[in-house]
Order: sequence, then structure tokens, then C-alpha cells
Amino acid sequence: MHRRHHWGAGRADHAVLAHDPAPRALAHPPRPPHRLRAESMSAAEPPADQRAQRLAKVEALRARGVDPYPVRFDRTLTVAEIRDRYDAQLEAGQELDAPERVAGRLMLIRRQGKLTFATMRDGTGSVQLFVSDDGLGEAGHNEFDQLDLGDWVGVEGAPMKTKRGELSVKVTAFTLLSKALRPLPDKWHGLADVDTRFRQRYVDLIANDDARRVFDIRFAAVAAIRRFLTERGFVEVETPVLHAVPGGAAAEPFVTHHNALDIDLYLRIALELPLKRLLVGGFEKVFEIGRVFRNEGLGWRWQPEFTMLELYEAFVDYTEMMTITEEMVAYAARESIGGTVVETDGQRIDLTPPWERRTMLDLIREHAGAEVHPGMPIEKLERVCDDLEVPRERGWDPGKLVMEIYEKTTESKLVGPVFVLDYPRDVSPLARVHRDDPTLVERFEPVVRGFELGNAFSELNDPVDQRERFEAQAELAAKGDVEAHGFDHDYIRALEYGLPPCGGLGIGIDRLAMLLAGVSAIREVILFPHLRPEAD
RNA sequence: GGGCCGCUAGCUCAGUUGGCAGAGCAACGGACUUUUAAUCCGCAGGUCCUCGGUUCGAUUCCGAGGCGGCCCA
Repeated sequence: MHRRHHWGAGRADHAVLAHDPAPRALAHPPRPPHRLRAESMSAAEPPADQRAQRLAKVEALRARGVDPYPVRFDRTLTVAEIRDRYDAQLEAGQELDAPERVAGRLMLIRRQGKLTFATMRDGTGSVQLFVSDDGLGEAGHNEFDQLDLGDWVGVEGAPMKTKRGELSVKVTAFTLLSKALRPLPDKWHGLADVDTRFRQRYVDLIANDDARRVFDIRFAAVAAIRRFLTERGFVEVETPVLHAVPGGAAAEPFVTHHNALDIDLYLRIALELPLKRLLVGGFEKVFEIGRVFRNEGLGWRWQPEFTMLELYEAFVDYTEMMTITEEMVAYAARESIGGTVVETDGQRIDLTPPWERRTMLDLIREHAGAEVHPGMPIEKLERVCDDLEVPRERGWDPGKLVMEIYEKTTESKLVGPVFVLDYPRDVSPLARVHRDDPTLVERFEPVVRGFELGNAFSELNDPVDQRERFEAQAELAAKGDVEAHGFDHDYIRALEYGLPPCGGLGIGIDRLAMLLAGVSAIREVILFPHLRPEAD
């Protein structure tokens, strides 16, 4: 049984008492209306600071024995349920007499003489509150008018429709549920300052409807992916975030330290190697959705931590990964945005399978007009680079040059969705050599809107070949490449027990969310993106 | 890391060719019993990001720094 201060008056009061287990008339007898302001501050010199004014209200409430932060409120319906149940059956001007209890945040208040209209929002939507002396009594109405925008309130009242036909709750009792000390941003313009939007995402979510929409899409898509994979027999697993040898991608890791063992550990840069160990162990279809960390700059599509989906399936190759990718992304789109067509930047992109499949070399020919191949003499490739004004560094091998040409001249032009197939072997130390060309690997990236959504291989399962690839990476590391793949001896040992032939796929969940929500910055799809710390 | 741009009231934004700092919303006081970003009248609210410099005087000009944005690497 919980006490609450629930304002009601006159005949409405009895309706409250009838089903309120804590008779508030005993705990908090009605008292004459009074102005908080008059008792807490001088009329001639009101505090300028809105927060101070609201704090004074909190103190005034406490002084009268009213808890401005009561422990709970039992509602009978959500706002959406009120709307579903009563919107169609009420006509303008009609009132019911069966009260409901709803709770939410006050978003707008319109005072019209002796009436007060307020817009209250909960997690499901907004509904208007109709407050009058008739319903709440003069004292209760005065008390209601002490509420501020942003306050959480619980109200009791019957559904009604105003003369203009607006579905409302005719308030016969109310409780302050949580006093907001800070004023909301501009009710029309919302919160626009980019810095503040990300630092104080909670305010962004209150003030900007679009912020909430983006996250609803993201989390609906993630839930859909889980369903999609689970229904196909994939098992969701969890593998360590702390790695002794960071691997599975080309990236610089974050370093941390384990005190008891006195060793440095690395935050994972990919999920890949532990998951493939599971296939060695006999799992045939596994996936993990998890945070990975890469120690690089912040940019419109870069964040130091982001979310990856990786999945591995035994006995299949990368062509099966293409099928899974296009079907899974289309499913996630239907479940999150209701269709497979996304429109952004004036571009209309149809994610309906099947997606186009093109080799990287073919796409470079089309978009850069250059004939390249990782089997070409390196001097020739360097000349192509220079002709195309693609910056290169001394020591790059042919595969790296081809990859760089692709990334600088072609990738951003691909609207897609398109599977870019068959990458140079030199830049793909974990992928199986291509069945038709020893300088390539069986790898693809799904590309949409000019950037890759993920990465997939026919996985390399030959331990001798894998050892040679790691050795090549170690040479790069010795030359100073901080992104070279670490030599993971245990991974080689695992392969020596036998990894079945398998396909693997990684999808950048943040990038997928960007695509589905139609936003162009990764920060928009991450609830609390990293920024430089605020100055004190 | 480099270049350019921004930082002014709680929020959204003007503005000052160097001389008491402006609006809308929010707040505060008032009018209004069916509003919808209500309207109307009145009234308050500022470390003009920070620190230095120039100047009789700096929010404005100069320099350094902080945070953010865009472009480039």
C-alpha cells in the first residue's frame, strides 16, 4: 500500500477514494488554494533561474507533507490504449463516466480562462488533459496550475472529446510523480545544438521526435535479425571482450590492463576468431551481436565502439553468405520500417533480393576505367595509382594497391545494394584463396549508399596457409603497420584440430541502422556517442 | 594532424563598422470556460565559451586555448 498525494475535490473526490487503497483525504486533507510563489519568494523579486523556481516548489510541497517523488503510480491504460479504446467511440462534446488512470510527462500547457488544457506524453503517445474546476475542484485546479512543463504526472479521469473533437482525459484527480527541475527545450524548435543533442541524449529524446524514431528502427531491426537467425537454427553465443591477442580485423586496438595477472589485454576489434573456434568445437551455426572497439578517430561514420553481427555456418561458402545477407537485411527492413525501399539524400534504394553481384576488378574497370589485377607487376599497379591520383605508400604490396584503388575511386560511387566480390589475397589474411585465382580470396562486401555494410568470406581453414598469412602480417607489423593482424598461435592450434569448410559474415549494425533510418551520421544511431569530455 | 566555420538568456536564433545587449518560445504577473506551437497585455532574465593583448572603453579587433561542425589527410 502506497501513499500518494492525489488531488481531487468535490464529488470527484469520492470517485478517487472509491478505488484508491490509500485514502488521501486522511493523509492529505484538502486545503485552500494558495500560490507557492507567494510563500517561497518575494513577488517583487522572483528568482530569474527557472531551476531555482522549481526547487522552491519542491521544498514548498515537502513542507506540506507532499512527496514530489512518490514511489509508484498504478495506471489502468497507456495513452495508446486510451486512444485505441475510446477515440472511435466518442463524439465531439461527449464524456464518459468510467475513469481511467494514465501517467506521463507534461509536454504542453494551454491555459484558457478557467480551463487548462495540457498535452501529456507517455512511451506510447500523447493525449490531452482537460482540467476544469468542474472536474478537479477549484483547489485542485489551482494546484494543477502549479505544475511545470516536463513534470511527470499521474491523472485519473474519464475519457472525453472536446467540442473540437480532441480526445482528452477529463482530470478528476492527479498526482505529481516526478518534479522536473530543468525546463524543456523550445517546444517548437526542439533541441538543435548538435553537441548538446549527443551529450544529453535524454533531452534529445524528449524534445525531438525524430531521435526516438531512429532508435525505434534500430532496435526493431536488431530484434528482427535475432529472430531471423534463430529461426534458421543459428545459436546466439557470447565470447570474450578482453583478448590477449587482438584479431579478426585490421585495426588498432584499445589496450587495458589486468591487475591480478599483470598483463595487458586488448578490447576486441572483431568477433571472428572465437566464433570460428566454436565451429572447430562442433557448433555448426553460431552468431554473436556485440560491441567491438577500434582505436581510431571520430567521424561521420566512425565511432571507437560500435556493434557488429558476426555469424558462421559450417559446410557452406561465401555464396550462401550472400543469400543470408540479402534475405536478412530485407527482413530487418520490413520489420523495422515496413518495407524494403529506403530513401535518403534523394536516392531510392531497393533492398529486395536478389542483389547485384559484381567482382571488385570489374567495378574498378567500370568506375575508374582502369584494368587492374593483384597478379600484375607492382610497378604497373603503382603507375595506375599515380594516374588515378590515388595516394600510395612505399612498401604496399599489389593487393593493397588494388584495394586502395577500389576504395578511393569506386566504392563511394556504388549505390547498390551490390555484393562486391573477390578481394586481393594480400589484404584478407583470414579468407580462403579463391577457387579460380590464387591472387584473390573468396570474400565479398555488401555495399549500399557508397559504403560497406559488412564483410564475408569463404573462411580459410587450412592451418598451414593460415600460418603463412599470419607470418606475412607479422612482417607488416615489423615494418610499423599498427593495423597488421596479430599472430594468434592458439587460433592456429585450433585450426590444426580441423575447422570444417564454412562461410562467415559480419554486418555493421550501426551502418545498417543508418541505412534503414535514413540518417547520414553514425552518431545519430548510437544512443550515447563518444565526444570529447566536457570541460568542468 | 591541416584548413574553414560556429559558440550571445533555460531553448531557437538575431545583433553590435568598438560606446548600457535583442526577438520568439519557456519563466513570472494579469485577462480569457473548449484550447491545439492558443491568443492578448505587462514584467523580468546575460561570465556574449575561456584566458591574455590592443584601447578611455572589447561581446565586437588581435593572439592563445576549449568544445563542436564541415572539408581534407
